[in-house]
Amino acid sequence: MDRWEQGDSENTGDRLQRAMELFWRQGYYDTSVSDLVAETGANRYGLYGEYGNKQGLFREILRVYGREVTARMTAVMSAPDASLAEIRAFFAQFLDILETPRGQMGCLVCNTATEVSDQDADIAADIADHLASQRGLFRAALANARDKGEIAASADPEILADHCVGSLMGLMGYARSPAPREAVRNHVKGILGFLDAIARNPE
Amino acid sequence: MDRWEQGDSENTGDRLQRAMELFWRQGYYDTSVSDLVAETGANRYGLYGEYGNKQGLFREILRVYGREVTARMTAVMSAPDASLAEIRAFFAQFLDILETPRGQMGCLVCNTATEVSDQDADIAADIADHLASQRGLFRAALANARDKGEIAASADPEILADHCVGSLMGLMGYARSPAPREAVRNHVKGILGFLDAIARNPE
DNA sequence: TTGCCATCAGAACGGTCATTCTGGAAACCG
DNA sequence: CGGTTTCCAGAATGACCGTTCTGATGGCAA
Repeated sequence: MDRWEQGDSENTGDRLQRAMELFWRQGYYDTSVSDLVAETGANRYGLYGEYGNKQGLFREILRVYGREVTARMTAVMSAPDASLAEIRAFFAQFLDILETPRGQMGCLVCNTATEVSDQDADIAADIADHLASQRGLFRAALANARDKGEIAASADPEILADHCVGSLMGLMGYARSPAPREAVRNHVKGILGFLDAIARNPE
Repeated sequence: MDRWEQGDSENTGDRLQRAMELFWRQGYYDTSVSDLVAETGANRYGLYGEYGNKQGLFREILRVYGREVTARMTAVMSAPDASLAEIRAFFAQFLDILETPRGQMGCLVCNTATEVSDQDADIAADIADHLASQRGLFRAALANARDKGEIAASADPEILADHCVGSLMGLMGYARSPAPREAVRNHVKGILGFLDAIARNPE
């Protein structure tokens, strides 16, 4: 019973976790099946039996990423009454993450969006789903913020939500780039400043 | 005299242009030397004589990109007295580009930053240079804007410049992603809204 | 014409890719 | 214990990778 879903290590899905880290760090094309086998200790043949092929494994890992990483990061924004403060807290937490090794890795979804979404329609659809769901969280929180009068009644949650998604992608791309950490921190500050600015003028 | 720099087509560097497009569209790893030879009609052996290897060609193409693409896009911001209006115009022009096929390709520098900068120190250094020079343009224009009183005297051009670079990376990543074009346009609007917001409160 | 050098297209090279096969060990069941 | 099924490690496969070599071609000087 040494399969992918139920590894012999402490927690369930340990192999998927390690495969996820590999894809996250190295990208889809530059992570070979041999890399995955070597890193996770899994069986090469069994991998194909469970996921069909490399693409199938990767798509499963995108699901794991959404469940384990994205969901954890966005937890603060997921409350039904989340509003501007929660969006602010969401972005502010990257100031801490930037100090850790993960602060250099960016985001698997964002990395994949630029690397493969143009060459693989299936993966592109997965990425589009992730982005849409992220957008939905921002939109709901922004709508709440408007209803509470935290931002101007004339502010458009749709536009602002897309702007938040774009800002997040920029932050993740910048974080993965070789730019100085100070610059990335400043970008976070800029995003927080923008949120403060739309809160300062509720009309 | 059918070399890379002086192709037989109308304009000089036509081969480098087409090679650039290939790298731009497909990424560094997913563009093979055979692709490049087939697309440009160049000689395989001569390519190695001129650039050493695939990496050398790519680094030369990064230089071409900075000279031909980036320089053209940032021309409006390059005047010594450029300030907030020029930054605004720089971002606004993406609203037009998004309607063209190039609007789906993102930016070669941003794509490369997430794809390879972690795996290749030489290319990472090139990318860092590109980002720093982009940042310099923003910083100079923002300093002008502050000196002219267009933005608050307390505003920090260093922080804002980094925020502009991050916003640009987000815009390019979002543009390359499978997200709806409307969403990307909204992100541009958000950036423009931010620029208007810091102009509205010069204190 | 003859010799020379640059340049060419395409084959060849060793290596790695994703994927599949195979022979045997391990586990289960009566 | 024997028989059956499951699963595994590693080899095999054919394709493609970046890179190098080879032998032919074409212009040019004398």
